[in-house]
Amino acid sequence: MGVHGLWRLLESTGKPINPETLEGKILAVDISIWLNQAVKGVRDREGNSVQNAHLLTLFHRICKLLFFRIKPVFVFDGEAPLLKKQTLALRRQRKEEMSRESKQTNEKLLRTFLKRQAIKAALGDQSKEPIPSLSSVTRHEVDDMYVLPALPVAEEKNESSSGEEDKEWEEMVDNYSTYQGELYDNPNSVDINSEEFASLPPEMKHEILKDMKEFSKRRRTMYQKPPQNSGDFSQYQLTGLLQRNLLNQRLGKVEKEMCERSAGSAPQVYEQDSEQKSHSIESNRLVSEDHSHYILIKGFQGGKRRAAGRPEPLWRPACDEQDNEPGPSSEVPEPSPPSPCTLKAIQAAMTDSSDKEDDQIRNGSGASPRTLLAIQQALAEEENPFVEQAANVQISVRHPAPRVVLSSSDDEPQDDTVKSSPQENLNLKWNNTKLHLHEKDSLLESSSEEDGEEVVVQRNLALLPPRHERGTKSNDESNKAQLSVDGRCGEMEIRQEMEEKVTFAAPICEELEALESSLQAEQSSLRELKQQQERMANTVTGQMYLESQELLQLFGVPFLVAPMEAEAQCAALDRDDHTHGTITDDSDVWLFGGRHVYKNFFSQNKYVEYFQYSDLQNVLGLDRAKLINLAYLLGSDYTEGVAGVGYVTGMEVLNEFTGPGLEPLIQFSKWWVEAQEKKRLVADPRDTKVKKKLRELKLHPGFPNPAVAQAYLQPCVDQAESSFSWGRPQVDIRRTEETLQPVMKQLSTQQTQMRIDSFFHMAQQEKNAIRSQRLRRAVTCMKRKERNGGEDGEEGSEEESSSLSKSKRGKVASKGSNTKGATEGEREVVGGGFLGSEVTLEPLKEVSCTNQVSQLDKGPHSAAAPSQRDGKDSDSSSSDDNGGGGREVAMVTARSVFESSRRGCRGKSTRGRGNARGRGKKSEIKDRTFST
DNA sequence: TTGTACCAACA
DNA sequence: TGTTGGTACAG
Repeated sequence: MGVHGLWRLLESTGKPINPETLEGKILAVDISIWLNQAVKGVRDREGNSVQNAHLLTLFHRICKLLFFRIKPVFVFDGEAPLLKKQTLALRRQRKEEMSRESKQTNEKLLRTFLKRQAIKAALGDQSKEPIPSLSSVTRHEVDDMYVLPALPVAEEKNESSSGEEDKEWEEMVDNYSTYQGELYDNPNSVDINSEEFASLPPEMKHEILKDMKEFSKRRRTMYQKPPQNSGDFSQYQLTGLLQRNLLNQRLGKVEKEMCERSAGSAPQVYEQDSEQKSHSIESNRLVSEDHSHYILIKGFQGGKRRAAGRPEPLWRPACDEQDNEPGPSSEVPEPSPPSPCTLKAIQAAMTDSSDKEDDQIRNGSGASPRTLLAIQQALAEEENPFVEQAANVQISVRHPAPRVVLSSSDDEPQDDTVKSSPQENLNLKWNNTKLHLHEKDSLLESSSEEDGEEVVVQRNLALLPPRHERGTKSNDESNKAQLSVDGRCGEMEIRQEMEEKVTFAAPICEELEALESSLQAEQSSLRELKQQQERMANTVTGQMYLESQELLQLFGVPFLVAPMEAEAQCAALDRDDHTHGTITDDSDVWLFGGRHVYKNFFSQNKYVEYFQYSDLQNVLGLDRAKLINLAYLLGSDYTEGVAGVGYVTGMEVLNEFTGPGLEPLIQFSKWWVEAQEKKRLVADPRDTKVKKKLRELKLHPGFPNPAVAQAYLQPCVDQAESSFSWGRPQVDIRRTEETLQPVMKQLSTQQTQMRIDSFFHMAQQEKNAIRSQRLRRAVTCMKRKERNGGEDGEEGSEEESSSLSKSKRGKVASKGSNTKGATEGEREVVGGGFLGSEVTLEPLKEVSCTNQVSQLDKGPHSAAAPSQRDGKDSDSSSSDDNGGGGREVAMVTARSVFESSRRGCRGKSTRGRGNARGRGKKSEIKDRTFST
């Protein structure tokens, strides 16, 4: 994530570059963030996780890098530093607190509202109230008093609108009945894409989709005999699965819609001490809404597809969660797949998921059996709504029992049982389903029978054993489980039938209220658990790391695993001259001491931007200490930041309070504490405008925590001395030729043409201008103060030190030099980079001088970069020190190869700056001097 | 899911 | 003018 808003501050120092100019450069690439994004973020067009997304992403990016003949070094994250964990945990906690508070507020509001409505109803003016929204009223025969009114609308509209809604409602019920009829006659006759269907309330859509799914399942066994031929059978299976997958996706959308609606309209929790009136309203509402029982069940189902992308072995057997269809169900994969597996995975990843499915259907047995199985497995998993749900829930679904039974988990299942009565005007499908939920302490297995008669799912995701273990267990244990469940259900059926009559005859308020609260509690705890599990499940596993590393090996791309933060490692490599820079979008790299950063390299709608540390100093007067101090103010992975401070105010603080290292922040904190004390008396008239504003901020006690600076200045990095080497891709994968071909062609070109047009200054004047007045002022003042050699510069320039030992330092200085050793005031040349001091943070003595030094500094990448052919180096020429003439140069990119054509440029491209970066911009022609 | 960009509201 | 929170969107 980096420092909040730091890139915006730095944007004026960035130079858009043509990626072709990166040819031959050794660039570190932080891969970890992609892996996380690939797992958590990559979705297909329908919003589903994409399996092997990490390999897919990696593949494309490697190709892009190689196309431009960059020599990438991939850096994997190691363990997260404690400080980062703490900060992230704190942030998460805050977020949760915030949402809890807001939820509580909403509940209070709602309770108050309900009380008011109840009072109004009691006073007899209920008729004037608007009728509640459709989703909250499902029966007309209930007394007005039981109808939950909608949020207030203009009084005059009430009467007419309630009449209209009645009509609307009836229409929808009619629609639904029509659909029901059609569905029973011909499951395929219902057009779920029709406007008519879209106009139905989500609850109905949900039911219809569920029905259709049910039919789709049954069709195979009841109406259509499975083909005997194995190839045909695969097709047959896939067709069914795809269809259900589609329905599942639609269901998911409708569920989301319902969730959104219910979040706005339905009461969530009612505390035990609620007044009787609100109880009765809530209770009545439960009665009035005979959907309520299934809504609770839906709560469990909600987001069932979310976990589809959780880490799994690459390929797994289609055993336990299959729809008990015939197949090689006993196959158990090796825990760590050998290279061929990775190859297959890559191959699968190369194929667009939707194409993949289509192709395989078309080609029958065209795909490898394992691929087929993997797809089937993935689809089948989605297929079963209960597989991915929260832990400790046992669900038994039986057909065609005549009612829905729900029991909470607290005590004996029977005790909290409530029955729904079969709905008389709506003959709904779920009345043919019997559901039974209760908690189970040790659940290990899931099994399902899909002959239309019975589904039993038991699962404890929290204690989920590895899949292959589960696979073997299912075979011998799942029958037992069903039997025991059946026995229990049988007894309960009788008892519950008895209870049903009693339950409905007796006053229901209390029972419903108790049920509601216990279910509510259970639901929320389950939801929490589920979310936690999903979070856990969606982390990048070691398996994925290995797969990614294997892929890199296939491409002949070197990689290393950082002891901790990859960004810190990348920065260290840069400083040590092992690399020419870092490809990253994470601004933390600056705080770790990065020198050369290429941003947006993998972004499709942006130009690659090149930033260098010397420019941050020259243009903005920012050195590493100031950057770190900005992190304290703006917030980063290591520190929360100060609320109300953005990058402009942050710079103002740094201008207001000067000194080396943390001194400015210490001064700021001191001043602030005093200012708070004085504040009550009288504001200091001598305070600057800025200070007046700063008084109003809120600093955490202990600000600034020195551990933060420590973490940035002395990150745990690997200083091992090793040179990288790059091989030729040995990727022999079908269906990758299209992508790989241009890469291979590019790579096989022997000599690269020197490019005089390598560097671009596209509308730099416009871009480099600091537009904010306040920021301009702060920067100017700050730089002036520093040029005057003022109060804060006791150490010499780090550049000076680095220039002393330019030739050797790369290897020699870094050898054995450990970041730990640095102490305040000690000048340690860590890694031999030209940032000499890791701890002492000194101001710029002379801007132009240091700039020059830093250019010289990045000379030959001698031993550390053995394959650096020509010493071509952007650093000197890409600086702003040269006023060379310009000429029009076409911007050549590999856009067509690596960037999806279906994605248009976003709005930005039509705006000023985006336009300015378009093709055919001025480039600066530089005389290149080659240090070799 | 998360980060980023944009917009509107607010100070 | 800057910050913030909401929203939309893309990787």
